[in-house]
Amino acid sequence: MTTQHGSAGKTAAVPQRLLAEATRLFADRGFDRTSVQEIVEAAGVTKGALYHYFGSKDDLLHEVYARVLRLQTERLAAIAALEEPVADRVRKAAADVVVSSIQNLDDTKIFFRSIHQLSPDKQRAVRSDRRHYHEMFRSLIEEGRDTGVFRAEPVPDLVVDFFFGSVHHLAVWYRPDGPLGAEQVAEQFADLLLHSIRTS
Amino acid sequence: MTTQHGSAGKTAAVPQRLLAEATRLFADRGFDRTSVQEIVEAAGVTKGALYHYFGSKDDLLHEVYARVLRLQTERLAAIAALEEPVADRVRKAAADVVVSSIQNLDDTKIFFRSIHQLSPDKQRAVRSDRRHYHEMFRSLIEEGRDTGVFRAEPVPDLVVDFFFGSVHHLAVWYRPDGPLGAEQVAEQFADLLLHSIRTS
Amino acid sequence: MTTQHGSAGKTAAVPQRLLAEATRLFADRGFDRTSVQEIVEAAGVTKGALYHYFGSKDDLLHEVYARVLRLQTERLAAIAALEEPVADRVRKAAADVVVSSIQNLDDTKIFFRSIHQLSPDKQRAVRSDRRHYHEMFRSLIEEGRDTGVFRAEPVPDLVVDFFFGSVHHLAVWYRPDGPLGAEQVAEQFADLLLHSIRTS
Amino acid sequence: MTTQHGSAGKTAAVPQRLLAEATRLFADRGFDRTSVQEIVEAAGVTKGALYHYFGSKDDLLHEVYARVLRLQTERLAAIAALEEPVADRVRKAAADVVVSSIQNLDDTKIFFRSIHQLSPDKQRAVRSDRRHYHEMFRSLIEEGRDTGVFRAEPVPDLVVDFFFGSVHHLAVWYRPDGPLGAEQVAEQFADLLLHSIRTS
DNA sequence: AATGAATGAGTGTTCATTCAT
DNA sequence: AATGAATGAACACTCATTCAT
Repeated sequence: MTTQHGSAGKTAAVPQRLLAEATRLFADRGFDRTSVQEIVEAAGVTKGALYHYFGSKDDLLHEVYARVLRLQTERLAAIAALEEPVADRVRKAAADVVVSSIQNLDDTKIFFRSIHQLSPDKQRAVRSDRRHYHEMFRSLIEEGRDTGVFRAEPVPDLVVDFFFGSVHHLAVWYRPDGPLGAEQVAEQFADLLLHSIRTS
Repeated sequence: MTTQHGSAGKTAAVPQRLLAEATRLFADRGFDRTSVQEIVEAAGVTKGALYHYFGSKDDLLHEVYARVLRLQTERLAAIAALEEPVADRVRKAAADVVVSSIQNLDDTKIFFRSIHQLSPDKQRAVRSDRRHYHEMFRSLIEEGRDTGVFRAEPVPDLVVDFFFGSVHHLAVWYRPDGPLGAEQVAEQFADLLLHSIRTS
Repeated sequence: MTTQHGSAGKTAAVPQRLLAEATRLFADRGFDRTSVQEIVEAAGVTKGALYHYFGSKDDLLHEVYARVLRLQTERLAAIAALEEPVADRVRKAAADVVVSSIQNLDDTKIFFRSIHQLSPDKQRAVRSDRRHYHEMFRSLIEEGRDTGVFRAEPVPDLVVDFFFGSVHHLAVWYRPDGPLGAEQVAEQFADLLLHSIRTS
Repeated sequence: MTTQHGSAGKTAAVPQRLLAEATRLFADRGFDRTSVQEIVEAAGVTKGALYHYFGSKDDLLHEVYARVLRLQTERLAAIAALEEPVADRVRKAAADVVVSSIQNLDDTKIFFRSIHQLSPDKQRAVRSDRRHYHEMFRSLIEEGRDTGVFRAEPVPDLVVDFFFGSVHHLAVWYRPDGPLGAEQVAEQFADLLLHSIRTS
């Protein structure tokens, strides 16, 4: 239920190891198809240890979400706070979320595939955090629209849903060993977004 | 393939009923969280009946995919064959897939969430069909690029992945009882796509 | 429940075909591991046809036993009735049962492996027939013992059990494509039996 | 491997209890006709406990075979190593396997009736061990033949198959409450074997 | 901090048999 | 004489979780 931060054991601390292996396995075969036994074996501990640190399998998944949401919210907040033209900030935010989605491809896979497997209350918490993130991004679009930089037409909410569909979909098709590096994809996705919304 | 007992309407034939209930339940709670027991209870038959018509639970899911892929491929082929400027055909194709994705929202939900739960060989078959569809769409974009209507930069493959991320994501956020009708979303998604790729 | 003898269809009559395929399959994978579905598919008919001719899967197995017992009993009776020295009749009977067990190796396999899978009443019937056969053979041994040709010691019952264990075991080790033909094995088994019981 | 709770006797450790009950039930009604549920009920535990100790129902059967093969191989090796005339060693070995087959009648029943229900790889392992045992016995017969004590004619392999058919068949007819004790049967079987092969 | 034996409810699947046609 | 849809009970096996130690 709690996560230790003091480094203790020989290699990584037990809860961190469990979380890392769980993330890998959830991305690989999905939450429901990953057994607690597999997680503890991969982490080199026993079930008792897992249940000492985490209240349930569900908790483990929730931790993955919490970590990813925290990270992305922080990055977006930093970019939104820059003193730059709004179009530049939107471009940077869009590119940044693509890069971080690719760098944490396992988390991205889990994100859009496993929300429904969280318990209802945890699901609510995650969706609420996600909505907060969504609103931050929407605010940037609104700012651009209100200052005449972006077109009025597709309402900002729709634009955000449009773009984040593309971002989540990275987990489906992106291959680290493919022809495109994360930065290249990021630049082109940002380019597509900007073209799609800016006043012609 | 089906046995009707003279009466025309009311209760559909057993395999159709099973497939309909399975689709609803898979969309609702996911493939792994839907038990065969729940499906047969919803369809008002017994497990034996299900296994009389379908080889496995997996088969049922595969049928859902086959139906959706057949439908979308037919619609795209019809639009691609129209004698209209390529930009118009792309716009129509984009709008059409949004409309049909919203009209069959259950299938759309299942599509991007449950592929990984298909058996490897069925997964291969579905991905192959999907790739075929993707390539049809890509050909349209290529045609536009080669005729100077669309920009050269984001390669057509990337554009298709970008756009279909948005389409699949509809299943996550679209609400039939929300403010936007299917046609409105379709028009705006097509608009965003066209703006994002046409030569300025 | 009844067996047709009038040749009817194109190839063999349906019940005969069912019985033949069932025998092959029961020998191959055992009674419990052979499904009714497999039998009817092998025979090229449907379940309804099987249940038209046979009351149950059990019935099918019972027919196999009945056929084999009838055959062996007839052959033994014929040999026992010969007007020859008892030692010669025992030798012939022993050799003959070996030959017929090898010629009908599938039945032999089924015989000693699947009795316990018959319903209690059918099992009783088979055991009773088998006992009758055993007693016929035992009578020959007794005649030899009473006329001083065979030793008194191992009681005839034990001798019969000793020898028929060897015969049933043929199904376990005998290979039609092995080095020994049916007649060779028959001769040597008969030889072993005779040596084991005759007065030195 | 087992956890004893201080008290010495009464209830055996869980895996032993499971193995004992499984042996009894497999002998009683056959492997396929014994359900895992029946085994765990007889042992007074739940399915989970069984699968904690054994990988599968198949594993349980394999354990029975492993135990019986180990026991018989050890006994035969001990007898073969005695410094006695070969005829005496063969007689002792034959009598001994009869006694141990009767003393472990359940294992004997399972042995010749359920091999085919083992998974192919386990079956291979058991057959290989069995062949080893067979070859040890055959070596004794060969020694007797080469030293002129036994006849040349039925080749040793055939003699072994002949005799072990009789031994396995004990499971079919022997009754502990019948007129013959294990030692009596053993003596007479050994007597029959010796008479059947020794030089007259 | 951590073990591992054990639970109990649940899973997908099989199958002999029935019966209206 | 034969079909094939449908049943219902059983099957082997899995798994998140608990708890005494």
